Amino acid sequence: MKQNKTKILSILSQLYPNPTTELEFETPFQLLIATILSAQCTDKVVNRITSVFFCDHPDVYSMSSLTEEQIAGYIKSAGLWKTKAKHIKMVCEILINEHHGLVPQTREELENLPGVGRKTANVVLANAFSIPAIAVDTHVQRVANRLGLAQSKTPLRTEKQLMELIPKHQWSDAHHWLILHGRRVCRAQRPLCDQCPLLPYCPQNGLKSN
DNA sequence: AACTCGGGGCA
DNA sequence: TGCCCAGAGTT
Repeated sequence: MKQNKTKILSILSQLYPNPTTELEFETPFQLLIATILSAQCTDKVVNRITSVFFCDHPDVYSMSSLTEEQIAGYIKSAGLWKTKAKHIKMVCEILINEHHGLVPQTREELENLPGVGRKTANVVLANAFSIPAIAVDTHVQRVANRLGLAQSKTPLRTEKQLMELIPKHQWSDAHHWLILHGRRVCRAQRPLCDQCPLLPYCPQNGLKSN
């Protein structure tokens, strides 16, 4: 069992040797805003929005000069834009008033920002500040459970099980492995099992022993 | 734990 | 058209 999981992680690390998300930005602030925008929304849409939004308003002080309606104008092609515009406006004000215009570097402070939950906080910690964290989104949740790396219905428990299984220095990488594999192969619908290098080790495919 | 928010992408 | 999507907040 344990052997199997180790083998799966080893193969994943070879499949995705230099894992990066498509959401990479110049500053922690831009990453934070982009990640807030990405909730229930594809990265294509987020990238299209931020390429214009961040060009006009690259930092927290510039963005905080906008009204909620002006922010909404930039992000209207994202779902949930009304709520997100409100959250982004509030986040800018909180960062300036309570964090000297900087993005905080603790999970507690990040999760206190409106629109920032466990997943977004972990993304920022890992990708902006190189603080080890495993952000569990729907891809990670699905793939980790299919592969038997976790047995959990809730993201938080999945995160804890993965942290227990995986060495800390690989946490951020593992997050990317599972996301990339979830998008390219282990898709939600009609997964490409016949193309999956993990097939021999996947509990879903009836491997009984080893 | 279940429900709501929401427009875009894709078959 | 219909179905799903790199979640968070509220009840």
